[in-house]
Amino acid sequence: MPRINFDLQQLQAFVAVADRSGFRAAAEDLHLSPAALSRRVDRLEQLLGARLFERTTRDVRLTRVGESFLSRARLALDDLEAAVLGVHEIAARHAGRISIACVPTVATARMPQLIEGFSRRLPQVRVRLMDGGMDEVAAAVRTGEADLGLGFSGVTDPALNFEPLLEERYVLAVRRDHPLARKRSPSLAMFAGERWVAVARTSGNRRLIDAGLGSDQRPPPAWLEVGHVSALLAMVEAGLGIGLVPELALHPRHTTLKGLRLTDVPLTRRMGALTLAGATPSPLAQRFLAHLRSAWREIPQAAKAADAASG
DNA sequence: GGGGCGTGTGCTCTTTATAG
DNA sequence: CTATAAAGAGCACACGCCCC
Repeated sequence: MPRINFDLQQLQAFVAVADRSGFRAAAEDLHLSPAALSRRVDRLEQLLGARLFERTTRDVRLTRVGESFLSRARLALDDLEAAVLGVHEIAARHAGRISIACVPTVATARMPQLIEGFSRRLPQVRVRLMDGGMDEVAAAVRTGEADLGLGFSGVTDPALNFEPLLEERYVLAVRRDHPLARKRSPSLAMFAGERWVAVARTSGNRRLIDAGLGSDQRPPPAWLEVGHVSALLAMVEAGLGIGLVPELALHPRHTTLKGLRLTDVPLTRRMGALTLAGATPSPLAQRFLAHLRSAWREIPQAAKAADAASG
């Protein structure tokens, strides 16, 4: 086995370049000259015997090797930082760091309040939020890059535990000025002739919709396909059509859009927490989970209240 | 083709580690 | 403590790429 003899600075240099996608910006962060940084990364690459970045003068991107090394490097740095913070009385002051991966819907609709509440109790804790598709969330938890994941059920990875916390309806996003927006019991049939917008087939949301609905319950083919729910909502807002979205994605008090619960499309998804199977979550992750459980217990009531107010 | 921006490298000075 | 070697950093500049 080759003797591994690289140092922390090289690791930090590598992570900084990856984060900033370039040497110049990373060098500024590290208070180094670009030349010095270039040499550090170079030395690291020599020690590893592999190129970590493909670089031209315009473009710096991770190689495959670099990509897999990045998550390990982060872990190592985080571990070390945690150890150092530990010396500085982690337990006493609840200092530390938590990384949470979550799907974009949750990131925008719920994370601000969740983090606010969590941080009020543990102000010393630094939080890193990674939002991405369901696959990315699962991967982040699996590799340990995230202490905890928030997403929906349906991931069949034996390495992951899924704790369901909340059942969420899919609703039809329409503009408030849509002629049918005030119907008492809206159904899919009423909207059959509309222009439909959908998220791409690769999206976890889309897979859930396609798998969860029978052929007679499925909305008509979409004329417009977008990558993410946020884009779908923007399209609906612009009057380009209507589409199914998870209820969380649509704030009950949204000024221009409204979510209609279709009586004949009883589609739901289960939101919950992803953790690594067979491993005890870090103390901070456990605190966040506890916070999550109590915060999300209130959401069904809130949704009902919103229904009563708008219905 | 020239200017701007960014990475790579040769050279040199400084700092750090090691042996005596 | 001193002499020496090795490593690290910065300057200046070469080179490549993009945009006008």
